[in-house]
Amino acid sequence: MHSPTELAEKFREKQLKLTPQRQLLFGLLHQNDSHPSAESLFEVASKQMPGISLRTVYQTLGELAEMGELQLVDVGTGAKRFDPNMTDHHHFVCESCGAVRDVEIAAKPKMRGGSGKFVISQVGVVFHGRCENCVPTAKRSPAQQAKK
Amino acid sequence: MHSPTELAEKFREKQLKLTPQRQLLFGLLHQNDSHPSAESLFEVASKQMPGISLRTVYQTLGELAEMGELQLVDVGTGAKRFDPNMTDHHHFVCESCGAVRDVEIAAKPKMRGGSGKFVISQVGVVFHGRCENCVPTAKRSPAQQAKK
DNA sequence: TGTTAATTAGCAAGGGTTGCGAACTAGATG
DNA sequence: CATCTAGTTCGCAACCCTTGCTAATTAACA
Ligand SMILES: [Mn+2]
Ligand SMILES: [Mn+2]
Ligand SMILES: [Zn+2]
Ligand SMILES: [Zn+2]
Repeated sequence: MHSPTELAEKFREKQLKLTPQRQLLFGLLHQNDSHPSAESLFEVASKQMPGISLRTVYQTLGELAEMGELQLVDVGTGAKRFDPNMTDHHHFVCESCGAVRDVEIAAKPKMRGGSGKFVISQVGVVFHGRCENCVPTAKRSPAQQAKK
Repeated sequence: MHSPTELAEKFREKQLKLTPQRQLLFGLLHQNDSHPSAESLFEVASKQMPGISLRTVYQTLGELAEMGELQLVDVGTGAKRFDPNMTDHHHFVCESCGAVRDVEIAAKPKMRGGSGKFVISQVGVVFHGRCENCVPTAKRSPAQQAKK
């Protein structure tokens, strides 16, 4: 995702208004690698701007996604996650606390057995497991980070 | 998934009743590689057993999944898909018609960069694209198979 | 400062799934 | 075959996540 300033630029060009809500969300998403859900973003946003609506969060996230500024990641834990990291990477999901981490890929997976029958436009790889805070040996209670 | 007969056996052992609904579903799922959703299975089942409830379909699918007889596949298209194929394989999703196909894996993906911090219990790979019925060159309308 | 198109926020509604409970039944027992 | 009962089914309400709709609000610009 581009920086808040660059996003502001882009929005203006498309005659989209630079509202306080959008500016706040731009800031919250910038370099955010926590893969927040709309709901969790909403909670954080609400602290800085009480009264902001969940609807607006969804709306803004949707716009940014459409503009190719962030990707929607569905890791199968209910709510979709939003990821400003548009580089080619995959995800690890802690099945205990729900945390989502980036997994860099060494080499692009190659299609095998498809023999040219399909047209692949996107490959999503999701690793499910337990993060370091949640491996059984670690007794501490799972950090319920970014769960909802 | 085991054969309907073997499943009947397993169910009896666990003092689970061998109801007509379950028998029907065992049969419909056996060697079914269409990755049906609960809803689509329900539709097919309803033809052979009018009156069967969607609730029962969900229930039975849940039981089979718990018994390790089938896996739930979430390909991010809304409803979860159910897959009696328990071998290690991945999935291709046609973004036009929603069809889900198996993709055999030549080699298991290796974790890299994780450096032993995580414990991986499952890896899901989903290829999104267009199936042979839906590639742009093919003018025929997308077969809306197994969509819902 | 006024105008207006874009945006917001709230609420209803939608799709998918699960909890609950009353009615029903497979299977065991005599 | 009649009885019994734990397990099952089914319908409905409720749940979560997300989107449609719309009246009220506001950023942007003349
Ligand atoms: Mn990511
Ligand atoms: Mn499969
Ligand atoms: Zn964790
Ligand atoms: Zn297709």
